[in-house]
Amino acid sequence: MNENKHSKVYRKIITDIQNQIVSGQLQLGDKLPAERTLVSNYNVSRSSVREALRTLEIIGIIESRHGDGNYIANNISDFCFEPISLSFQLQNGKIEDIFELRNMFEIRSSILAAKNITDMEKQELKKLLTNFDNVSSAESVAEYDKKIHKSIAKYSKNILLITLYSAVEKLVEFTINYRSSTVSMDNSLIEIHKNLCRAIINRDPHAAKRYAEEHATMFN
Amino acid sequence: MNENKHSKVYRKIITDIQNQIVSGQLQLGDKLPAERTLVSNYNVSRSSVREALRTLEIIGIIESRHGDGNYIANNISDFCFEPISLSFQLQNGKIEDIFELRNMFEIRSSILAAKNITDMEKQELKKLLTNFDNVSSAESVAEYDKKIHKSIAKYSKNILLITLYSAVEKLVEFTINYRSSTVSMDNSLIEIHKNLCRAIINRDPHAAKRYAEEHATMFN
DNA sequence: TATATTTATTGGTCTGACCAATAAATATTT
DNA sequence: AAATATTTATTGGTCAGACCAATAAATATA
Repeated sequence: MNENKHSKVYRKIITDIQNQIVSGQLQLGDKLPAERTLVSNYNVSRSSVREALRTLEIIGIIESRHGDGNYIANNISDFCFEPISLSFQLQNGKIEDIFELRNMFEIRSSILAAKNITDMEKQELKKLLTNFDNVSSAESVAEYDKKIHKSIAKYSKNILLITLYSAVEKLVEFTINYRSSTVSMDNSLIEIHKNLCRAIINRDPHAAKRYAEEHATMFN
Repeated sequence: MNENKHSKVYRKIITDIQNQIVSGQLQLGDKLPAERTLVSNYNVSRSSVREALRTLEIIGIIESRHGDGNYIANNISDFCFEPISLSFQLQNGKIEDIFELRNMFEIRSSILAAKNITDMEKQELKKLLTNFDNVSSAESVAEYDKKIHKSIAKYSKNILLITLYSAVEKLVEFTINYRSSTVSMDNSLIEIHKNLCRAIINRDPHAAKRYAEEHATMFN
């Protein structure tokens, strides 16, 4: 009974800070008490406090700013990237694996978005669509593509999907060079994006799935 | 230029150990040098060494055994569970989100397995199938179900999928109570499993997809 | 009022100490 | 000789206190 998760001091601190976030005592962007304050609060050594903070940092939950303080991260969607990236490298994953997962996430999030999108989000998506034609350069087109799919993922309302998709998307960025991508944003691709967005706006999961799958085939 | 990832000592150590694993100098299950040895190897303090080890531990890359040593983890597929679980809780994710993701992974891995399964793995899967009928109790049936889908994920050969599916599966375990699950392993469910496995063995991705989707609907 | 300087606070790192768990070596018992 | 109990060295876990380095707030200066 000694393999207790909480038998180690730094574990307790991690759990406690985590609970404070879950319970709302600590909001996103909030500044944590200074390390030396935590030391006296928890009645532990600074080593233990820092070991806890480090793990929270690498997971992406907090951000340490030298001379300033430790902050609860704002971009909560960046969670898990580092561990996933590490894991992927350590297991010698293939680049195709990443794209496969990305496609899977984009298709599923399109379906879910078509089911769960709110009226306000519809307006947002429409606005994104109208701005589409103003994009010209290859880079900004890629950025735009990313923006749309990120929004769609958000509309899915599935926290886990959003988190993992975000991590995978970041993996793509760190693994390949977007600029050297051979995929050009030609008319057919633009058309698919528009169709996909319209399907979501019309709350048509079936059509959304079809267009998302069509979209996916263009990246294979 | 000071936001350098490697400007902090513990970052360097993490990266170095990571590289040693990637390069094969450190194998799974290997014992790391003692902390005090690492201190003299890297010419840093024990605090820094330990901060690095802690992050590697929480990610799941190493395992610390008091009085014994630090070991490279064996069950590499358990990577990322902790961060993902934390992230999920912190964002107040819904349980349905987890099931949705699990279904998505199981469908996709079925398709990929049907494409990428090897002859040796076919034998393995066949063997799993023949053992199917010997399972009786609800618990062991649930375990069996898990085993099959884990194998299928493995056959997909997609490292990222395997890793993330494993994490999601573990999330399911920690979130719900299998025993209280209302899903009984009745004949129709067994039939679907058999069909699914046969489709994979026959290298029929289309059929595999159909059965996997059918299987997914039974858990909604 | 705007800018430069100082100061206090805070994170980053180091040293060295002691406790606690474990495995290996040793002594004891059977 | 083999099994068991005990001791010992090694190793991770925690603590205390010190100093460096970056930052922000307070203060002084232009």
